[in-house]
Amino acid sequence: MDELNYYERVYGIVATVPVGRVVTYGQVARALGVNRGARAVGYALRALSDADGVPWWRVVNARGGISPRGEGHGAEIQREMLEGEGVEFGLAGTVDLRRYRAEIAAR
DNA sequence: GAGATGACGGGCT
DNA sequence: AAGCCCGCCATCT
Repeated sequence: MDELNYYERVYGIVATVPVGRVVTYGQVARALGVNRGARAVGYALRALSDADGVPWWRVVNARGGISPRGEGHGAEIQREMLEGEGVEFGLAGTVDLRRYRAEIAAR
């Protein structure tokens, strides 16, 4: 049950991200109290289901870019979703974190 | 229970 | 500036 609890914790954080804003994996990890757990956050999102209602597409890496995944075109979909919310991507395929990064509270 | 994996991050070459 | 390597964390095999 603890494992499911961890996922739930990550989802809870991601759910607080407003529309048109993004957060980094490391940021979410910090909110959980795990300063170096960015990787684990990515793992949690990997197991996320489409029907969970969690805005996973608002989570990007420290550079403001979308991390490539093994299978599926989720990365492309993520970009489309963000652009649909008004988030603009630079030429490098990254967003300006100074402008779109949302501040999240610890859980 | 031990070793390998990965939607990351930071540091070094 | 770009790329490579090592370290962290929770989960999977």
